[in-house]
Amino acid sequence: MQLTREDWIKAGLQQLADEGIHKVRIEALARLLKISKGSFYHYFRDHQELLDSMLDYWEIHATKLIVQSMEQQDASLEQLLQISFNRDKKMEIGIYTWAKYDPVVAARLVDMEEQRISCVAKLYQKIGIDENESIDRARLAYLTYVGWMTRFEANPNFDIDKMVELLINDNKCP
Amino acid sequence: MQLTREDWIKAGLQQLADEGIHKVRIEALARLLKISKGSFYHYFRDHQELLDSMLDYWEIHATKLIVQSMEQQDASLEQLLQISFNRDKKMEIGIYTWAKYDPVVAARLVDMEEQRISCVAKLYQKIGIDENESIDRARLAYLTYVGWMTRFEANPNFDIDKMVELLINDNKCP
DNA sequence: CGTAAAACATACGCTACCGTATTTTATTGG
DNA sequence: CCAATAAAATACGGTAGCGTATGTTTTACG
Repeated sequence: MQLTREDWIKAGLQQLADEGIHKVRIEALARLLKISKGSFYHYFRDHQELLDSMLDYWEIHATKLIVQSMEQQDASLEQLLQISFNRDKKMEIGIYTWAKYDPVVAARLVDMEEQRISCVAKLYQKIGIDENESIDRARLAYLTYVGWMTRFEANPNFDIDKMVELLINDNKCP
Repeated sequence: MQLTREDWIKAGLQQLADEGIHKVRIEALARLLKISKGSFYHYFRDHQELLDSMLDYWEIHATKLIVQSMEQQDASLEQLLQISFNRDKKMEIGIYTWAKYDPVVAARLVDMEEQRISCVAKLYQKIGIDENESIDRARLAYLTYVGWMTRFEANPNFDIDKMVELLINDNKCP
């Protein structure tokens, strides 16, 4: 059964999630796919083109999902935060770590994160926070999410439910 | 003027801060220090021993400073958060990114971060939060700090003063 | 001063990866 | 079935880094 271009991209993303961007190497992927690297150059001009394609692929499959789930009217802030805190962690932190080494990736992440932040801000507004404050609170929630992604594997003491609770309830004064 | 072991360690940490752990290479550092790599093996058994020494060095110089500044009685929560959000960012995020690739580094970071978190928790208690909640709030503040370290360079929209304000004032109900 | 040790330089073999060139094997449409 | 094209394999030269072995220069000090 023949390989496809997408197989290489998926293998690259898997390797990114498992081992980090520096181990996304043509010959290593070829070994994983049990194929020779000659095949790779049939689908991609060079290593960089694979990396570009990986980012394109992830951008479509990751961000669109979040935005779509937002557009369903019944989404609550708690639901969205719970979704964010629970999906695709390894892949996602792989991308964020990658961005630390590649300014192009970093710049594209900025666009995506601003989208996500404004989604969360809208939900804060739904529960009665005014617009300016909602954006600040959304940024706070987002940074907490990024920090959690960075550390939760190494340190199991971070309880995501507690964090979500604090992020949602802090504004409510009895 | 002869090199010292510490010169190599400092060069390694500088390279970590500037370019990431994957560019902390013996021959690259030798070029930066304008010396041959023969010298390196006079001070270190191998590459790993340099990495170990770098982490030791940073552990002493970074965490001790925070804990000491805490032990001065006049430290306020706001001061500590401001200090945390402002010092040695490049070096620090270099270490955190390194930890993503090295479980030993990750484990040692856990010890350090738990120390820092309990420092912050104590300060939350000082302003009247009860013990359990203070720890959760400290964890939230800490994760926000890590997220901010990860993203502030790529995205300038994260305003540290706003974040600190939210982290301190959210518990106060009028 | 002279010599031993420390510090540094040079040269080597090895591995892993890149990208190219070339050849071989599969697949598919006429 | 059989070209023609796609896909995959193989072989090559080049770079960068590791660690070792060995040679040279400084430095310290008796």
